Amino acid sequence: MVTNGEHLAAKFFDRGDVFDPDCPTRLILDRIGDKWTVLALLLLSKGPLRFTELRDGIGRVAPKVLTQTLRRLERDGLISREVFAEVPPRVVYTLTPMGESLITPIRAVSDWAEEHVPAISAAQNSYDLDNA
Amino acid sequence: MVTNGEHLAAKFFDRGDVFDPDCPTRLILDRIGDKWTVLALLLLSKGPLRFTELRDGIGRVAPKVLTQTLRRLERDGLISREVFAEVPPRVVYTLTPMGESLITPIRAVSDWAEEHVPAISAAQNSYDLDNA
DNA sequence: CGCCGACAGTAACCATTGGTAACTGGCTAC
DNA sequence: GTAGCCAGTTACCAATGGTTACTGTCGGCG
Repeated sequence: MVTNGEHLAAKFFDRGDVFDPDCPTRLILDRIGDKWTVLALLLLSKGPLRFTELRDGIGRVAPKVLTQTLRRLERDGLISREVFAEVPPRVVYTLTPMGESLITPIRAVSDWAEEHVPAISAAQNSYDLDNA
Repeated sequence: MVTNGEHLAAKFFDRGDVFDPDCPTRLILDRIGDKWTVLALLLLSKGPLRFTELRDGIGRVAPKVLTQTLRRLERDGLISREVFAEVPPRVVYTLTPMGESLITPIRAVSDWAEEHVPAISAAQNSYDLDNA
């Protein structure tokens, strides 16, 4: 009988351990799911960019938050950060090969999202009507 | 010359508007990126589940938070919620066709995450060493 | 008869995080 | 000499996520 999580996970997915609460995969999924991470990576997928280019390309992101996002991505080895000792300062962000390998999956998700905007809006409207 | 976000977006991506800050696509991406959403959807991809089955399958998720997640998914039309007037109560969650269409993209992402756990851990360690 | 437990959640509360507005520092162009 | 550029940082606040405890209904057990 399947009554607990371990059984469920074992039954349905033995190819990985996303469903183990102590698995680091969760942390990575969280990172990828981050609000700005996906946007930043997609922007960088076409070539290196500077801080302000990313900032403007994303739009309405506070510099502090963008810095956090980029630092995390750098720490995870998905982007590299190159500082030029010039004035005004220049910092260029580039996807690493690992970062590039993530582009295909996340583009699939973002494409899906774009495609389904109307359907989801419709679903939300009818849900809100029913629960008025 | 490409110096601002509008130009960047126009140059690189004319197939969508993820890069328009006012685009609803962002909201959807946020939803998909939610910590528990992906786990819940992947669990449901193998068949309908009850509340506690989801709860146990995910592990360490507070009921309140799971409820929020499931309500949002229901509102977005990705899952359906069926209540049986029994005692003890029974509530079954099922993927809608639209929900099913999201499985392939998010599985791609979660597969990527599982594959790259070691590489990312390594990157983090060396980053932390360099910035000790 | 009275109590316990199962299920699917709420309610009240607290901690962490995300986000905003304002400021830094070095240099250069006006 | 002062205003502005870039790439941030600091101090602060609101919102969100998370934890613990509780609810309601009924069947089964003692």
